[in-house]
Amino acid sequence: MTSSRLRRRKLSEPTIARLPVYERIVEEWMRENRTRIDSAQLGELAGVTATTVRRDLAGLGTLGTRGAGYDVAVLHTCIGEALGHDQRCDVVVIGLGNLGRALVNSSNFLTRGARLVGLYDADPLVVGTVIDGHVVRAVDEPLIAASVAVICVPASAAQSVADRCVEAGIHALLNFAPQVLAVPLGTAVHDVDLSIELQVLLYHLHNGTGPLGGGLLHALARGDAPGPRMPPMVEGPWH
Amino acid sequence: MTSSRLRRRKLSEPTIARLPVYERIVEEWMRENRTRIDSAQLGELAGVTATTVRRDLAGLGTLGTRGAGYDVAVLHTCIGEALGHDQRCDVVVIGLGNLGRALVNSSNFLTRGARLVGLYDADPLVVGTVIDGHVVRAVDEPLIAASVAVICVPASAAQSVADRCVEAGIHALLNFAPQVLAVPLGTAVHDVDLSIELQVLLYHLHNGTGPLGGGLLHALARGDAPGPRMPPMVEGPWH
DNA sequence: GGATGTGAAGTAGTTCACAGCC
DNA sequence: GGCTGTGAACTACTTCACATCC
Repeated sequence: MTSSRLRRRKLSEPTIARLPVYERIVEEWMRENRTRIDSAQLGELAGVTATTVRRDLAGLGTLGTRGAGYDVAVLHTCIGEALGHDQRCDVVVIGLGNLGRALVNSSNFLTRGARLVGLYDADPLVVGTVIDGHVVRAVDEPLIAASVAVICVPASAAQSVADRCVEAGIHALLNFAPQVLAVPLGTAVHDVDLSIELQVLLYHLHNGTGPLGGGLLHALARGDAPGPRMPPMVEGPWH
Repeated sequence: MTSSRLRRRKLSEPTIARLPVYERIVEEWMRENRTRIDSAQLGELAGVTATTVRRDLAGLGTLGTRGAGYDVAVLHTCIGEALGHDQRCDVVVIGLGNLGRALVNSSNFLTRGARLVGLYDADPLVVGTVIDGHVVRAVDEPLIAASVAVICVPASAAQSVADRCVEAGIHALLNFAPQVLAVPLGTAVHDVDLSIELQVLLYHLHNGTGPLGGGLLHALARGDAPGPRMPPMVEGPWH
């Protein structure tokens, strides 16, 4: 049901990172059977300005109705298409410690286009167990074909796991290990460091700057879209 | 040992998000007993250009030596000071499912200034157990005084937990629940959505754009901002 | 009337290029 | 010679302001 009003402009990186946020909000509204939403409402919920919402969505095509906002179902469809949810993408998760399990069990992670096709771990006690309907294989078994590997092993094991992924033809790695990975050209590594999020929050706490200081702010993970225009600093309660 | 060469300029959001990355690399070099590093090496390891590294570090003061790069120990000290690691910050973690446990057990999360002072969970089977040396308390017990709360509960419980944090005087929340939180002015919410990282990777896979398509890329986040941006953050080591 | 979509302006961040110092 | 630190140029993103359309 690709609408003719669809446009496939190149989207900016910050926009791409916000689309999943809009998507989640839109899905929530669909569950509540609301049918329309406007840019001000969406922006409020996503922690960005209404203008930013409109610009982001305009990049996907002419989705709204002037004077009446956006149809929630249309938004859902178009955001999903933009993010490639209509195409499925096979994912393996390597390392089933707490973080790996958290991701596999999360209702938000391996969904929307991503499909779990394999689990791997080094621990003999974990290998052979079933998690989320998948038998955990030994990490030294050949890796199944997949588009993306999610690496949740300890830093010390991360490089060898990455090497094995590359050998197996997996050229997109989502790396949760706090370890720099060396990979050949043509392989993409996307590093995720959860501790950074806390560090950034601490920086602002100690300096009384940034997202704190004034308002209800939902700074975005990644990249962190500076939310609604930074309000003038107000002395903060944290200190 | 605050050097006189220290400057305390206001740092940009992307810079702040990159400092923890530099810090981790510098710590690795210290463990290997290397004493000097230059901006090209640091940039290579962090996935940013040498110029960006120099600009980021120049924001902290005049730390380098022309012609000879940076002293690893100086860098470690100054980055730590900039991030406020010399001041300690009390943190509670609420919700000890897999994600909460992963964070508490991580050698990278609750370190460098952040100090764990309390654990809370709703599950009677978990309450009373000891994790990382801390007894897990019931989530309906009064919250201990802290500066930051890390929320790792299911989305459905997130809002009520946030309310309790605010009541308890905790005004900085790191929210891992995929749920928009309403909080009063003066409270900062920093949302972290792990699924976004995968979504962004999928977008680039399907579109052949961005960090893929050509090279060894360590996109930054945060965003990434913007890092990420990441452009803002689209890449950081486990970010 | 009311909210979208967008040119224009403004702001923030990165990269270039080189002066300055070791 | 080599590498830092930084003005200047450039690029990217956001915000303003308003024409446009329902």
